[in-house]
Amino acid sequence: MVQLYDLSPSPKCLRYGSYSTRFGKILIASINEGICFCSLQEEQAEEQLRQEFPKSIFRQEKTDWHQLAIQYLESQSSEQITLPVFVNASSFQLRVWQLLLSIEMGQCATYKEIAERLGVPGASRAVGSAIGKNPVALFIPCHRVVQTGGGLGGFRWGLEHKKRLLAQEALWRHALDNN
DNA sequence: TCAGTGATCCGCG
DNA sequence: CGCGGATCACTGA
Repeated sequence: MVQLYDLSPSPKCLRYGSYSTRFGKILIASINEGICFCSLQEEQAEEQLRQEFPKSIFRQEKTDWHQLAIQYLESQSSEQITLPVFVNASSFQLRVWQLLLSIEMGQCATYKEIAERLGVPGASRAVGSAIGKNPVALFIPCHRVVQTGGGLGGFRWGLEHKKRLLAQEALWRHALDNN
């Protein structure tokens, strides 16, 4: 499972690396205590990293936290792995992201449902912007949230990736259910 | 403070 | 469909 921790003040030094996973090529960045960033867009990933942490310096270097994160992604039953993830969040964002962690693979929720579950039924739009700022793609599964009408909604890491991930996860879930 | 901006939703024509 | 109004957290000035 993913454990969320508060990331502040902003970290001095980040280590990052690119990896191939069953979800495609990704970039993961970590601090000493855990991971803090994950992008699906290899071309823009480094620039996104810089934008997310404007005051930090970066070293291209693989770490044990990266390895654990990869294990987490590749394992079928990721419940047995505890992965610390550090985020800078407002209290509202934290509540939203925490809720996303409970959506299982192959499942979907809508922006509206999330808002209702938080007890703020009118806040579906605010939920959308909160989800849009998720700094760790895949680990906080923001791709599993779609529009009420059946539309995809948006995706910070490229709409094509969202479409692909949802299709893949639906297949995997189907395979799992047959066992 | 406050106006503007969203990865929204709903109703209306 | 397309449009406007409702709605709410966040941001920048």
